[in-house]
Amino acid sequence: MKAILQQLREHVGAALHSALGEQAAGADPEISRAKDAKHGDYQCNAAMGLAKRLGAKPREVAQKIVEALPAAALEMLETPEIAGPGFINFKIKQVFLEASIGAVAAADDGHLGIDRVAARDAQTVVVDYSSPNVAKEMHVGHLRSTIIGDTIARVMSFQGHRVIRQNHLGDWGTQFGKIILALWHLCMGKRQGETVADFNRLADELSRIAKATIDAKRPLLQKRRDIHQENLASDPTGSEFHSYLEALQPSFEILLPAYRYVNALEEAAEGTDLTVTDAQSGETYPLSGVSRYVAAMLQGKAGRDNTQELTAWKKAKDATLRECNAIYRRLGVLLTDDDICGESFYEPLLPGVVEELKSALSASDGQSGEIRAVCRDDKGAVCVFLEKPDGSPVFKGAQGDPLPMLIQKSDGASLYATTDLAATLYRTHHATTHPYALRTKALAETLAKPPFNNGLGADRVIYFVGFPQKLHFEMLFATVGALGWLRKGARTIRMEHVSFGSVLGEDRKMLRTRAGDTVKLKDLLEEAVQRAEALVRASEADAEKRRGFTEDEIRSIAETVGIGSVKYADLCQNRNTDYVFSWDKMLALQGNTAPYLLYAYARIRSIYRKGAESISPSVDTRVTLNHPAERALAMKVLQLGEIVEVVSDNLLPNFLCDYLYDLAGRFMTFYESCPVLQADGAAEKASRLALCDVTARALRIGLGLLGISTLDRM
RNA sequence: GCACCCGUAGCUCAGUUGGAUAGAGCAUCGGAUUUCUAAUCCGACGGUCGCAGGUUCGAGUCCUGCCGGGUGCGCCA
Repeated sequence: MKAILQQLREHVGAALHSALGEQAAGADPEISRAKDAKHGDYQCNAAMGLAKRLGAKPREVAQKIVEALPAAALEMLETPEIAGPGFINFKIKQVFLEASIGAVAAADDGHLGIDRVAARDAQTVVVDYSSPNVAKEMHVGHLRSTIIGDTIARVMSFQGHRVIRQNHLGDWGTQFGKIILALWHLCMGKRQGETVADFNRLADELSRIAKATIDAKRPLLQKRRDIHQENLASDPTGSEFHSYLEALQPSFEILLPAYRYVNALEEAAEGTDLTVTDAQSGETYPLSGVSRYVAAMLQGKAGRDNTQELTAWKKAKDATLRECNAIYRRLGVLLTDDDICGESFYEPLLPGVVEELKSALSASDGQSGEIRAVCRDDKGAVCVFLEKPDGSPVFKGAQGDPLPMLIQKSDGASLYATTDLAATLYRTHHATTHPYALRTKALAETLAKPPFNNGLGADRVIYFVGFPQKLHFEMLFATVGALGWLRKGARTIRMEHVSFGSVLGEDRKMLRTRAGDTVKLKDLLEEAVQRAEALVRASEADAEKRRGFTEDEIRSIAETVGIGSVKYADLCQNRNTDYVFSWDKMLALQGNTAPYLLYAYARIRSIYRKGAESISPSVDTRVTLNHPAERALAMKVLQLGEIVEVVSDNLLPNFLCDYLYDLAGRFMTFYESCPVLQADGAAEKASRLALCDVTARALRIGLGLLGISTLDRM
């Protein structure tokens, strides 16, 4: 069924054309929902602007538009009113609303009668979100990306687009040296009798002395260095490490303390002259830079066999995925291992990407578009400089100097910009719909083979990454734009960085634990569920409120309310602003919260339970809307599709939340003033039950798009 | 220094193709329960939309300058 808004757009569009001729051709009919109910349901604001263009009086133009409305429009509308400077106010006819909501009630399609996009309009949308890092626990910083991204993925799937989720796992980079080293220390520590707790303690101790004078911290560092050297010598071929890894079932419990230890050790060793010597290669490197050396080995840059490093890397990655998946499951997000496409995935493409940029962005080359990109070496690093048509830099550094995007370090290592370029290539390229004229043959060949298989062919790529990375994405998009990668026939591939503010504590600073650490997502979710459980138990302890839930029910309600509250609190706020985290606000039963919406849903379900015996299975879906509360509710239910469309365009889930809050509010008003089970006669009862049913479906679908499940009782 | 984001009621926030009298929740005050979940509903109070200009028939929204807060600015991601 076509949305009312869309029908009005078409009718008024036709009227514009027939009333004002070619002069109004292509003019936007400017239809919107009326903000104030006394102006009707929808309004057209096009007359004022057109009058200006045509040199006519706005109210007269409005009158012409109204007179030219096609017959079909008059079937759905009361006589339109012209108001103020030239607004046209539309009120939907009651019979039309009744027929529409009746059709929705009858259409048990799980989609509330909302059309999917036509096959030719269906897009391939790559949604890049969550992106945790290996060997790091997910914290509140990952929350927004994960749930906003998940919501948008759900919204676009609902519309009928082909959504490809991508979890750009941070699994390749300098920090991997540290992770591998951490595992190695764990292995070697066993022999010294060093436990996980010891590493934790050492990490604390080392961070404490990190800023002390070199002399003051030397004894401990020297001791750790000697142990390190001794361990290296005792397992020169790494065979002991190898068997340790083979048997290892890695977990964060052991990995994180050791990782902290490596971090703290290298930081504390910074500025000292302590070194270790590799027993096998004979190479000597600073104690503060062992991990860099290990990272180079992992990436195969040390010219040595790196299977051992790869094994360690794989183990750390597996442990991380187990941890993340547990959180994803609890959070109810769609991400699975199938969506993992981390940095390491793009590794085979990286050399080719650098080559491609070097040759495609040579200074003499013609590029289309406003901004041109120039790729050249600078201080040994491969850089892309973005320039305006007049040759001035688009991005400037602190001294006003041109700021490049680095795609290769002077030591030959690639950076995250390189990975992002490769990812863009993979995501947008397609063998038939969007083949690139790549200059680098090897790159084209690699891209054509598994696992890349010529790419995903995206029409739209959306990155859910925090605001601080804005500059990076501007550079990335400018670069791929200049390369011509985004031109797809007559269209341009839409690349969007969906950024969001930080999660703040009640002190308006970045949310931290009392000890000053970042808040782990795992702990946050657990606390939310516990608080929700306390609320349920408190209400169960009250004789008047008691519903007699079993223990299982209490836990299940707490889980849904707790997790739903955390997600909703985040989603209902405009993502551009920082948001102040407040347990009391998100778990409140009044206001724009998950519990309020869930409560509205539970009330509807309760009516069904109470009235179950009298509800006939032969669906009588004739709906009458005689009471203002019934009309207001029905109108809102019919507008879900319009909101979904808005959200898929502006990528602001709070619009959907506002819709649901308004919908639930209208239901509450209806509930107070319109008895359902004690309605006046069988027809009215059936009509109100149908209205309850479509409301419940709208709530369930809407909350479902936010990744929040509903409860029949609470 | 430059760039980007934010500044709306006492507090937390909506307000996105520029549209009519700027909206919620909390807090404060006053009402509603013989009825389907009162964890609710109805009402009152509360605003120089940071400041100053400009564009426009019309500006919280667009432009310019300023003030205040945040973030970022070459080999980390």
